[in-house]
Amino acid sequence: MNLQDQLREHGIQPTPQRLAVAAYVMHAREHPTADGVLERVRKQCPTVSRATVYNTLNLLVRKGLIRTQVLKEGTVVFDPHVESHHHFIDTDTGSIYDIPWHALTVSGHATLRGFDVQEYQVILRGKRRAARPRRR
Amino acid sequence: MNLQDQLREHGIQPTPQRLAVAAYVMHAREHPTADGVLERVRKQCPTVSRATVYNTLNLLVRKGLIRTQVLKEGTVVFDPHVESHHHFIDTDTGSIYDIPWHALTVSGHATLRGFDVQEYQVILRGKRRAARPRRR
DNA sequence: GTCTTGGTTTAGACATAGTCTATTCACCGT
DNA sequence: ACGGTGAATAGACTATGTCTAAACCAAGAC
Ligand SMILES: [Mn+2]
Ligand SMILES: [Mn+2]
Ligand SMILES: [Zn+2]
Ligand SMILES: [Zn+2]
Repeated sequence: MNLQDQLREHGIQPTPQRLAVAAYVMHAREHPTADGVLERVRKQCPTVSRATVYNTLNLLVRKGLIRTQVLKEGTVVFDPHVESHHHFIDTDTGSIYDIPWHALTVSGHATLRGFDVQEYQVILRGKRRAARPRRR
Repeated sequence: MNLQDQLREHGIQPTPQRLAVAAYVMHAREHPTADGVLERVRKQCPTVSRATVYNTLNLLVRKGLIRTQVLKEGTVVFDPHVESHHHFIDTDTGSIYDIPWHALTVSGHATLRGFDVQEYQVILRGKRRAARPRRR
């Protein structure tokens, strides 16, 4: 299915600006900030305003197509991966990596007295290790 | 040991303003923001400036007496609990609760390929359940 | 007692993230 | 063409945080 139909299915009128924002943020792997999205989208659509980018991102969040994550100081980041998963943050570069849900197991959260846990995730910090080159 | 000596031990000249900030933030349970600390400290020391509060909080962090946590949108919060622990965030009120390290166990983090994990914590979200009244 | 000096405090300028408002614009149905 | 609806835009506005330059203060030297 193309992006235009995907937006319509979620009750969003597809406009050129919204398509440009959605095309980028829904496939971004880098957990961009709103101003990061603005910067990137302006390369395709140089007249787009900051307000439109913020409006569109908030709309995509309300409609469940993307979600926000609180992972960086001072700003929220956007994540097209809406299912539960964990995050690793490189303390040198600030880069954020997705960790699949099933890579980690958390035990004990169901028995916390006085807390009705609705969701959780593990935030890991450290340094990205150079991937060992694969022998071919 | 009193607070004045504790600051001196960490190489911090104890001034009235610094003592007022430290006295509050080092015993705060609510994970206050910088402006929350300012508001509270001004009740004791009404002439203290915003710059001094920010300077002092950053100094206490550099010296390892408190730490920052990225748990709230748009602002960092301060935490006198410097050892590893987890956090529960009430999605209704925004209140942040400490969860002791040993209340939860995370497995799998040691075997993540390509990631050198130096620290981690679990962030849980949900609703605080009314504590069942204790029979006396 | 006055002078000097280094560290501290202060007000305000500045930068960035984010929201809101009023105006303009684009697409429609008539 | 005209009118109405929703979207886009520029810019004002708020909040968090940093930075700078000036005022302040406590000690020590004379
Ligand atoms: Mn969907
Ligand atoms: Mn210590
Ligand atoms: Zn993610
Ligand atoms: Zn804490």
